[in-house]
Amino acid sequence: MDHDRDEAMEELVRGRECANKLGQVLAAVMKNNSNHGELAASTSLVNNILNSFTNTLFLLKKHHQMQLKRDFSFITPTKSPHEDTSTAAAGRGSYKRRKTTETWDKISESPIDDGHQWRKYGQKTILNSKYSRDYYRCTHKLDQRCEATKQVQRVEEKPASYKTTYYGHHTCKNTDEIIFEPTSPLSHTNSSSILLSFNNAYPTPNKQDCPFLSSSPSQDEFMSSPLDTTSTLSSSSSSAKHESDDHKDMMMMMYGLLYDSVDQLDHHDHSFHPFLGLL
DNA sequence: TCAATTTGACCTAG
DNA sequence: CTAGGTCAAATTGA
Repeated sequence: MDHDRDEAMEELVRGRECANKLGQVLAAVMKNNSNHGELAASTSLVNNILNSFTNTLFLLKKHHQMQLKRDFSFITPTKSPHEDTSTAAAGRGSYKRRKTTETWDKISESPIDDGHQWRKYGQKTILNSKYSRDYYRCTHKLDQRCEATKQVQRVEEKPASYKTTYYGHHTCKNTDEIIFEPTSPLSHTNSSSILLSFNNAYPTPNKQDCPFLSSSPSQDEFMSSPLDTTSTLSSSSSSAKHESDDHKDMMMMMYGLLYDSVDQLDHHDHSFHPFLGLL
């Protein structure tokens, strides 16, 4: 058990290293417009990434099936079409969240742009906490009955860190933020076509979130790469915005790929390398 | 004009 | 009663 777990951790580290390298390569591709050598390198790296993460999840699942079911149930939801006992009769629904709701946390240097559209609906000062807590729900709660919510709270001042807690899953079907449109006014049409081909090869399932990527409590130990330090997302200055957005878009693509690899793993439990040779 | 945010009121679990 | 999660009227801003 411990041996497999160590293996899994090594795979995770390798995958992350590849992802970082891929980020650098793709960033170069985006700037140089076209370079076949770099393209080939990025393709190979994507293969490595997929294999590493797939193997990791296989190992984890093999020996920690029950635990995984709990921790990663948002990936393979045990969709018990539970009759909703709490809100059925409530004209003004329960103000307290049901304990059965799935949650997962993420600590980050900046408020997370996770590709979903959120709408702030509340803010509270928290006892013994220096900072207030913001409450967000999915923008499509009304038009698509998407029940996903999240809470964001700043937890540290010095190395600014924010804790984001997600509740529930997105049931909305809004992929505009993740998938590039062919007609989008991107100056680097070459790079956008690469991303499009990835998305076509692995169509994103209706749940677009990939929270397990961010749920590792020891994540920061493996994240000291330039990829991280440059992707300061929303709060970056206008001059650095373009490069920052490029990184963000790439991370969105990685989220989608990773999500699909897990999805495949779940449905084809015995295919150890479900993506080998596909790219 | 209308959607998003702000913010005090409202509501419930503990 | 308190803390914190949610509502919704008022405000903001594109």
